[in-house]
Amino acid sequence: MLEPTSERELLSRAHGLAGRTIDELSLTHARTSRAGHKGFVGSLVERALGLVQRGAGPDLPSLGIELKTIPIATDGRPRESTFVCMVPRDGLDHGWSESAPRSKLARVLFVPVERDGQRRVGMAFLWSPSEGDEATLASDWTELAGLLRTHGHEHVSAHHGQLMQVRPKARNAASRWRATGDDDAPMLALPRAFYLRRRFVASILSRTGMAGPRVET
DNA sequence: GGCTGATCATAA
DNA sequence: TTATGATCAGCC
Repeated sequence: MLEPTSERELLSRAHGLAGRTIDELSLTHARTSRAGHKGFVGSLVERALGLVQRGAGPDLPSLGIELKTIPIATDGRPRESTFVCMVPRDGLDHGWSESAPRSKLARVLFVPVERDGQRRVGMAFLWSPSEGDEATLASDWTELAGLLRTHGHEHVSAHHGQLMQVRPKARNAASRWRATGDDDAPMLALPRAFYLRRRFVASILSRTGMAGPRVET
């Protein structure tokens, strides 16, 4: 299967997966026998959509689209936050518009995965941040990148940021990587990444109205 | 129950 | 070893 060449085709394929169970998709698209590990569903959906799995960059470079599967609880709300990208070694002094998180979030195909006894693909949708989202994300970026530069990676907790946060992303708590600290001094730190807060993902899903029952009054 | 910090598997 | 795909565990 060739990669989709348009958003329309990508979305069409994704909608074709709606209602399919993860077990069903595994029969034809699983690559390993070790089904059920943490990144399994994400990789499985990528292959089911005909995406080539690459090392770095967007999932669909020709369209600049990132694919995210998102686990949904029975009430229609996301169960987890969403990984965006690693905290970059360089580029923390960039503005939001040139930042790594912004390029990852510019265009995203969200694929909900519901749990109703089995895990089942829901109705996918394409998303870009609204103007309001952009403004708040830019503000988060300024705060978080500033903290990472001035306080060092070890002192930035997940409490900062309204829509986006910084959390550890490592093999274990003893992992270290070379980070660039204050005044550009090299230092070792626990690897960290940017994530979208769960409540922000919930608001994205709620705006689409396609991911399950809405809890509004 | 939600959130933060910790962790797991795989490919390149 | 790093990046990508995320979910797990347990404190609050």
